Formats: sequence, structure tokens, C-alpha cells
Amino acid sequence: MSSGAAGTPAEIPVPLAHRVPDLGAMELLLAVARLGSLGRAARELGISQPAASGRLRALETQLGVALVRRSPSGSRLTDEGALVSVWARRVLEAAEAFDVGAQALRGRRDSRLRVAASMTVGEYLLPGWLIALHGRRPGTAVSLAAGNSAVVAQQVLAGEADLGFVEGLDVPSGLDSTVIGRDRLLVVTAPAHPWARRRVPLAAAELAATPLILRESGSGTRQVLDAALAPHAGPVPPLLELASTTAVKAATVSGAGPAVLSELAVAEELGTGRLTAVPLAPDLPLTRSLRAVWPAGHRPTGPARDLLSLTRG
Amino acid sequence: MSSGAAGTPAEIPVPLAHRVPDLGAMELLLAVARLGSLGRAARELGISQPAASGRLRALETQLGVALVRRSPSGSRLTDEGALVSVWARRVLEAAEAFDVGAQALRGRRDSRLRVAASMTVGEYLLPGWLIALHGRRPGTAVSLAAGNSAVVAQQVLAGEADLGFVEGLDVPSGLDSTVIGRDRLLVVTAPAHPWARRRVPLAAAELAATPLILRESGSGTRQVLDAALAPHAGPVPPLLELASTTAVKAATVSGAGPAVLSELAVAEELGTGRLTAVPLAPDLPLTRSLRAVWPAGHRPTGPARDLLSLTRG
DNA sequence: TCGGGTCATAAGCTGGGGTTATGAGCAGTG
DNA sequence: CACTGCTCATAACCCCAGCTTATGACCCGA
Repeated sequence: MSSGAAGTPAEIPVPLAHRVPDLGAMELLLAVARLGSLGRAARELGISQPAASGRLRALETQLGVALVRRSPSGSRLTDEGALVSVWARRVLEAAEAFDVGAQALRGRRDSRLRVAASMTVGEYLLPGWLIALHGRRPGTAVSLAAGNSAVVAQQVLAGEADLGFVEGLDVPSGLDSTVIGRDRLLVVTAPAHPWARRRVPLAAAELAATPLILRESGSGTRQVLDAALAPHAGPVPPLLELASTTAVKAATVSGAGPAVLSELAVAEELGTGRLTAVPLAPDLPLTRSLRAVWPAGHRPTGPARDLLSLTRG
Repeated sequence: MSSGAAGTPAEIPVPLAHRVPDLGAMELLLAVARLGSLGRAARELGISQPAASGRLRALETQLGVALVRRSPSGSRLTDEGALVSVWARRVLEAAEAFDVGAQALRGRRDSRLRVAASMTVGEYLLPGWLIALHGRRPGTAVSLAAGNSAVVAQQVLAGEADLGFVEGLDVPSGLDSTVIGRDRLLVVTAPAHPWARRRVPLAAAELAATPLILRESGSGTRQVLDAALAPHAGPVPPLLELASTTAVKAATVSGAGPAVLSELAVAEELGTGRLTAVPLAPDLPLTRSLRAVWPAGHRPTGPARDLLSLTRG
């Protein structure tokens, strides 16, 4: 209630960006680690050797730790540097995924491979595939259009996309498809919620009777949930109905109540312990398939086929 | 048309940091998404509203995509913006992990919880635990010392650390311990390598006879491998012997040959398809346990107990 | 002892990102 | 209706982070 603006004073004083070195510094650290020399790292990044020297020193003072042992014959990471470089690599890998996604989103019309993807696939799976695709077929230019399953189907049918990715129970007509994965919906709570320690699986009837934090009606997630709970007196009116997955996650993390979300959407939070998954009884088949689709009869060829083959791991 | 791409001469890529918006911009985008207004996002980040406006505009021009639909009554993400914000969230989550790790590494002497961790744990597992710990016990100050298992054991015994994390087959004497996980070693190759498509499991004898890319003798990984292959005529001399896990990964990705690495170390690469795991026969038990350790008889209490309980999440 | 590699320091320039001040557009309200 | 309060955008100014080039100290191998 009261949308709590006044209640929280200053929970987030300093932005993360000010506490963490920037991507360039991390990239520099990894280059030094890989090449064994400040100068060579500088050359690779297209900056001068003094610039690299200064930047690295600034990085070390910011972190308060010596990261590199310098010597007239080169530079090697310290133990702490090795640790930091792994954390940095994580960040840069996520940034690389961001980059390929954004590049595809820019969507040049003359791209050799035009992909249309649903949000779920585009958000969580596609960047990884694009990185892998780039590794195998470096020249491939990809453009990406995002939308719900209906839009994707329409784009593929109209020939505006070579390959589409949709989620849902039904295959749009006029398209051939193959299942490339399965998206399971999870019931998640904040770690403090009683259900977080729950061992006995949650049954459909109980879930149906519990007010939940949900996406609005019409979202893919909501459809699957409604269908699964319909046999059990349907879902009770939601505790909160929010417009974005992000909002649902935020509300759940802050302890507002249990939510139902795609496992893809909450993988991070589960990993870091901000959310906990509740065990589900077998009568709760909260799952939908992810499909690749293409115009009926026209099996994907060339880059589309390459991408498709990547999606089966 | 036809300008640009074809002309690119050498392998001198623009640094990732120049192609990707900086962390501040990503943070801003997420704040706008969450708060629904540029001005409020600006306030949360401690900058002025025009600064946020300009930064966001710059972000959009850099990506070539409209991310936010502005209106006199607030701002909402476009579809593309929603996509980008998820990718950005990934980056920021990795950055947050970096931050908590780095903060612990700075190691103030008066920290309430002093942790000593082996490289493997410190690199891949500890940041997640620290984030979760911070979520549950926000006040806890953590300091982190990193080193090999012997160093960790010594620090815990000397009372310089409240809790230690080690990997290996044996428990250092004088310490009580509990197994918190299992680190499996994987045989990995570049996707182009013949073994990458292999279906028939790799047997110990075959692995023992194959030149591999390995860490130097004495590393934890190497010890486990040597022990496992000793019964099968020991490992053949390595193809390459490199000083860091990073170097081994780089050599493997570039196709130099198969490598043996911790599953924790290659999780990213497997996910993004840069490396492929080779199925192993049951006679290859390449596994070691990860243990939490503390002085014999002194069960962890307080924050140490909190952290320990998180490791079984 | 010379040449080629390492890294650090010094001095100077530039621009990205910040600031304040101001104005326009739209939504409620008395 | 005009007033108030929110939204966002533009303009003019400022500062310092991070770049550059020039130079020097150190170490190693030929």
C-alpha cells in the first residue's frame, strides 16, 4: 500500500557504476593477463603504453589491491589479480552478449540472416546463440526483430524474417517448426518467505488458491498459468498485476509474495540467492515449448540452418 | 552500399568497451524502466534530470534504436528497450558480483567475517554467496583472502580467518569441514574439434594417451587429473603447459587441442558455445569436493554460520 | 656496450558528462 | 480557466578523466 515512496530513505546511495571500474579497465586487465605486458595490451586496445599504465594504476588504487606484478621483463597477475580478472571476465562476457544483441537489433535491412524472436527467446537465449554463430560463421550479419509470437509468425510468413522463435502451446499455421527447448515456469519467493524453506511440493489446488504476483492477463506466462490452474477452480485474483517481468521480479524480491515466472527470467536471481524456487507437485505441468519456425516447406538453409543447429546445444 | 565491412583489413577489432554503452548508461536505463520517469531515475542515481535525458539520448543513438517512449506523463520502455534492459541487467549483475568480490578483497582488518578461499571458490562461487549474504544480513562486513588450500588451512588455523573454503581430496588436519559442493573436471574442446561431436564416451585409457592442454604441474586441477590417469599408464606429456586457467581456455578455444578444466571455469564458454564438453566414461571420476573448513571443535557461529548456510542453497 | 624490451613520469589537450537555468507540453483541480 | 505540478528537452557553461607525446630508468641478451 501507499506505494512506499516516503518510507525508504536512501537504500541505494552510490550508483553501482561508481563503485565498479568501467569496462575499458576490465578489458585492459584481461589483455594484460593474456599478453603478459602492459605495452602489448595497450597496443591491442589501440591506446598508448602510458595510458595503459595509468589506467591500470587507477584500477588498482580504486580496488585497493595490487593486481599486477610488473617487471622489466613483463607483467603477471598477482593472486588477487587472477581473482579479479575472472570476475571481470564475467562482466565482459555479459557485455559481449549485450553487444551482439544490440548489433542485431540495429537491424540493417541487407543482413544475410533476419531473425524474428519472441521476447523470452530474444532476452535470454539469442545473445548466446549469436555469439556462438559469430564464432563459427564470423561474416554473418544478423538483424533481429522482437515481438510476441503472433508478430513473429507474421514476419516469417511475410518473408521479412528467415527464421523465427516463438513460445507457446500452438504452432502458428503455415509454418513448420521444431522444438528447441522447454520453458518451465517456476513459483518463486523471496528467501524470507515461508515457502522458501518448503520441502513438501506445492500442489495445483494450493497454488490456485493463493494470491500471486503476476504479469497482466494476455502475457504468455499468464496464459500458461491460467490454463494449468483452470481445472482447479482457476487462479484466485492476483495479489499484484504488473506490466513487466522486471516489475514482478522486483516485487517478489522485496517480499511482496510468491510469483510465477519463467525459469529463464529468474536464473540469475536463483543463482545469486535473491529468489528461491518452490518445489512443485507433478500435477503442475507449468511448461511450454520454445520453437523455431519457418515457412512451411522451406527448410532453413545457409546461415538460418547454422543458427538453428546451434540451438540444440 | 557495400561500404565498410568488406574493407576491414586486419584483426584489429574495436575494443568492446567502445561498442558497448558504459555501466552508468545501463544503470540509468534500468532505473528508468523501474521508476517510469527520467527525472526520478536521475534523482535515484544522484544526477540531474538533464544529465539523464542527455545520457539516455546518447545511449539510443549509440545503439541506433529507440529504447524509451517519452511522454509528459512519464516514460515507458519500447519493446526493443525491454530487450536491451534485460541484456543490461545481465551485465550489471556481473558487475555487482565483481563489486562485492572486490570489496571483500580490499579486506579491512576489522571486518566481522573474515573468509579465506581457494581460487576456484573465490572466483566462481563466492561472489554469489556474498550477494546473497548481503541480502540477508546487510550489515555484514566481509574480508577475503585468496590462496591455495594450504594457505587457507593455515589462515583458518591461525585464527586469521573465521571460515575457509578449500578444494581437494584431503581435509587439512586440525580442521573440521563439511562438503559444500563437488567440482567436476571436464574434457573440453573447441566446437570444431572432432571430439566435439563425439557421442561415445571417452575412456580413461584414451584420455591418458592423448596430449592435452593443461595447467602446470602442481595445480589442483593437474593433481586430480594425474591421480585419475595414473592407473592407465599416467598422462602422456602435455601438448601445452600453461600457467593460468585463462591461458588454457584461450588455447583451447582457438583450437589447439583438448583441455581438462573445472566445470566451474568453463560454464560460460559451454553456455555460449565457445567450448564443448566431451562425454566421459564412468572410469573417469574426475571430481574433487569443495569443502568449508573451520578450526576443529569450533562450529561456525554468527555471520560465518550465515554464510555457511548459504552455500547449500 | 649497445639495442630492444620492460614500465613510469611529466606536461598538455580534448571531450564526455556533469551542472544550472529555462521553456514547452500535458494532466489534474478548484 | 488559470494555476500547479509533473513530464521531458534545449542551451550555455565547466571540469576532470583519460588520452596523447616525449622522455627516462631499469633489465636482459647479443
